[in-house]
Amino acid sequence: MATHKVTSLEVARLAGVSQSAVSRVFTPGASASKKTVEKVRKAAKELGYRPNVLARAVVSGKSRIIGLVVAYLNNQFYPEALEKLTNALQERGYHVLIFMASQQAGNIDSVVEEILDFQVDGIVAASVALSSDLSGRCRAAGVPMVLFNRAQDDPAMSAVTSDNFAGGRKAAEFLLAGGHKKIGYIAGWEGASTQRDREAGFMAALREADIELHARDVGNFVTEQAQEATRRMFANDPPDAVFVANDHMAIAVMDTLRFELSLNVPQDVSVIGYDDVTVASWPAYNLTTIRQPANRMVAETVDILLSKIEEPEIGPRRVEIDGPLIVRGSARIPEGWKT
Amino acid sequence: MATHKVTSLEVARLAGVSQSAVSRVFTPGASASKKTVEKVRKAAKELGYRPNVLARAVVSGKSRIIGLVVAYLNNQFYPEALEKLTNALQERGYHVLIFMASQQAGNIDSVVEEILDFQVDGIVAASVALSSDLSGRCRAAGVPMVLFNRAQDDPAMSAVTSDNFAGGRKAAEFLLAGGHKKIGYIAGWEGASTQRDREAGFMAALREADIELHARDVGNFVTEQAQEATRRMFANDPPDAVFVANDHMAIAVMDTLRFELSLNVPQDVSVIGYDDVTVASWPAYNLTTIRQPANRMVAETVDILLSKIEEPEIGPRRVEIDGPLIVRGSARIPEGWKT
DNA sequence: CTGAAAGCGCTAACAG
DNA sequence: CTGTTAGCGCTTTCAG
Repeated sequence: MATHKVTSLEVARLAGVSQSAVSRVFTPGASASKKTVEKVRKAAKELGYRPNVLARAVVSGKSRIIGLVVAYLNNQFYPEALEKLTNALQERGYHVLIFMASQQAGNIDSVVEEILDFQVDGIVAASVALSSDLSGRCRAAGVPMVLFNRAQDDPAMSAVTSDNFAGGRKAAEFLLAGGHKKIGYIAGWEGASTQRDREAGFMAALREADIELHARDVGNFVTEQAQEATRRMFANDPPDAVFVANDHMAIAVMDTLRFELSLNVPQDVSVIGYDDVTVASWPAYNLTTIRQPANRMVAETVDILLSKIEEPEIGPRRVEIDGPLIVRGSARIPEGWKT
Repeated sequence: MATHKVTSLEVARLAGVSQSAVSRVFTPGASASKKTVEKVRKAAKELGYRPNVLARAVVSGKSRIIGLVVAYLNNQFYPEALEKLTNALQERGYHVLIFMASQQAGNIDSVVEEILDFQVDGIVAASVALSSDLSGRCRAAGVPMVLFNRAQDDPAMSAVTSDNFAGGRKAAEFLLAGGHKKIGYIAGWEGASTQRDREAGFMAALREADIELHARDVGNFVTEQAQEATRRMFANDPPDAVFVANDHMAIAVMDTLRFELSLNVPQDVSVIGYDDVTVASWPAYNLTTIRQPANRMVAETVDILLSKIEEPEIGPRRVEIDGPLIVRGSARIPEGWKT
């Protein structure tokens, strides 16, 4: 077994063919005679040769690397999605270079620059917003990008989300059907499209029912801030139901309600979340929530990205995937509610 | 703004210098006069030039890419570690190429081969075991590897873990001090060194106290299997305390105990986990557990890996980091237990 | 189908 | 310090 990097040239010599013949044998699209293939494969195995994908990328202009920007992994939805995304891309012969975009605002722009340095074939930006000229740079560089779980006003940008407006609406309808009148909302980070759309859908349904929002506070998608928001909201004239912008916060809200404020869920107050992360189904929470279909969202993301890679002239695509309301025990179930 | 890939040559022409001058300006170690640097930077900015790191990698032999193999992300410990690891490496100028090693056994070997194809400068293998000849291939390729949260018999392999033996022991001592006599153990996947060491430490302490293990079952680090193990273990002659090989399973065990078997924790049965993941501290679980210090584990992993990259002749290093017992409410607290 | 030859974009001696 | 000259390992025309 060789102790240094084996090159195609060495394989060529051992196989008694030209270096380009070796290249062809290892290049999916290329043609070589059975005989050549055989000789080359044998020599390659003997030397332990494997093509250098970086060199290949330099000359071909295709790296088969996808850059993934992700802001945080503490919201369970993201590790789940990341795992699925990586697997899906691996299956199609791509690999994922991961970049954490720390909370810093400007940071994200420099992160994308770094990604571009790797000649990635595409970029997936999960739950982050980019400055509009950044999208410009990517387009200029000919690198397609798709937003995952976040939309952007820029209509030239492809994006995959769940149907957040419809989801927010479903939450409201369930609460209203349950007879709740004093309904509160705990918002996520207000810069997020997901937050905005969920709230908009929720409010639209309340408005149609002629119910005013009883209370509103902001949790910024952060555990501690959701707890504080809960305390403030229940300090006086508490609501009898709350819709929380995602499960990650909803869990914190439930804990605060039960263990700090000694309220019963759902007897004293109904709670609905958004995402349907794994914890939501654990009996300790048993959280009623709107499911974000991670599988389909990932599949769409991959589809869009790869088709843009293969046909660059293709236009942007925005997909909103509908997710069902998952009825569990954290919110009062309306009489005769059809399952 | 250019609409195609800008090369160093174009920058050179615009700046009126040679192409190598441009290269030097963008190469950390190299030297260039103030004047040249200025001219080049200006031209580069004007054209939107950034060096192609792949081409650089091909010629320099250093990709500044670290391959990360990870088996699953549903155990919360891993996303946390992944995030910290990525950040730590990013800070030191490295980037992470991520590979999911599906459950398949042979799979992992082929995954490592793929990683090697990218000329990575190093590999971090999180919670996976490799065939011994795989480590050979990496060494032959001159690519250092360190195991994260898993040790291997092969003494030539660097590894970072918590002190699992000591941790298991601490769990036992706490339970024994609490006066428990019928103590059970729910094991993780028995191929994992973490599982083996935790159990060994746990058993050693029981033996010293002349207490026999009351019951043992296997949960394989999987939620559903942990639930089944719990059901079996409590079907008849149930224990009054259980040590569970990690938090991920311990949560499932607690849920099963409380909601399925209607047992109170810790009144009827004490539960101790291992990891101290975020959920463990949530009031709904309030799980007593052994902390794995993810920050320090990651820091050590990065240190070892980078020093091996910089000085390849350096020997393997194995680090076991001690983690404290975090006393919460899921296990009876012995009288006068020193906090 | 095959080999020779020309590069991909960049770094790294090497003289000056 | 700078430009010239070789490559890195590979893909891709181009004749044959």
